[in-house]
Amino acid sequence: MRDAPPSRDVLPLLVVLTGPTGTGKSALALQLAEQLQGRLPLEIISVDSAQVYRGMDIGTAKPDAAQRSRLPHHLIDIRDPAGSYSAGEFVRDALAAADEIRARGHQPLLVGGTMLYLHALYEGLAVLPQADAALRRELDEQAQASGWPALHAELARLDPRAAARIAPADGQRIQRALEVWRATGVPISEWQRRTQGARERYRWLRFALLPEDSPAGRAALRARLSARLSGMLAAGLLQEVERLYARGDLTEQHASVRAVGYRQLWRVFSAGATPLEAQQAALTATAQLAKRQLTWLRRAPDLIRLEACSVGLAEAVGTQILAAAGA
RNA sequence: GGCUAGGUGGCAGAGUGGUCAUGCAGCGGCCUGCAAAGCCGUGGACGCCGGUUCGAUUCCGACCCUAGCCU
Repeated sequence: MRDAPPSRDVLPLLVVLTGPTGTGKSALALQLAEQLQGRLPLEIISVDSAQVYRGMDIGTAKPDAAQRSRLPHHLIDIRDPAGSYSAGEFVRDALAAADEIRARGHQPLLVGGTMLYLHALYEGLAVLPQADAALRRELDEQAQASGWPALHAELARLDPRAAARIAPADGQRIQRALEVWRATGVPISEWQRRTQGARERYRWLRFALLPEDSPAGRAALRARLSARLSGMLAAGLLQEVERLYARGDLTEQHASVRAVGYRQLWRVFSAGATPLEAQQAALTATAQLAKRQLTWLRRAPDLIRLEACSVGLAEAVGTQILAAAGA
């Protein structure tokens, strides 16, 4: 489906709009779509590991039905909360969606703050086997019995290169490395030698919405996050979490339940936390998420940095997109 | 006014006559299929004044403050 383009100038354009949570990415995307209407019809590809889950609407700040009917959104509501999604699947799905959108003569706009997904898409991911539930269960049991440091030691024997890069307590990565070894008999570090990214196959316009990098800027972001969380609660977030809890088949082991906000409010039902405690914990978790996203963004290459919440953003960004697309 | 208990870093909370509590938050970072995840690193304190001591957050005294009880 993705045919090799004849020359560099004709490489298809991919526009990215990212930034930490609560900086107004979605709102800006909607403004852009409106502004470019008629000239360059946009379609959104969500870059968001939580919005993929159905029934998790309020807490993920998912665009509502009205917004989605006006502006097509992709990769939202594609999983049940009991399921899982991954960076590899995202790369495949996002590229497929981009091709479809372009085939319609529309412009893909990737919007979201899941930095690993963006990184995987741009810089590439090694061709690795997918997660294997049975192997993971087996490894979890071993970790339970002997601890991750012991499995890290095992990894050090099988794949010293990988072990050197992974902390002895980093269960998630140790598990993945051993999983790949057991599934393929080839060290993950060997697989990771060569990666294939989409970086060279497209022209990119990568915008990042950033809060002012100062104590004041951080305080402002936190205040916005706090207000947004209060709004979510007022809009029924606790009830949304209760609905998930009431299903009875979800646990804190599920990626969906570990999402910021959901994990903390979950404890109101599972552990008798008070709503106020949960709210405070959720706010903290959200701020920590923003911080981690900022850490990615400090290093990310080829970013056009925009000041979050500044005026005239949509016009400025829209102009740049048009210029790039028109060329 | 008296008695008792207590005052430890932003918060919680141990402890000791002379290296380090710890947890949370904060701050910095890492990141190849759970990433809104997972992990690593890190500054900062002993209410105040005096005494004892080679040395006091720790022992002694006064004072201040807090909580409870009593009058």
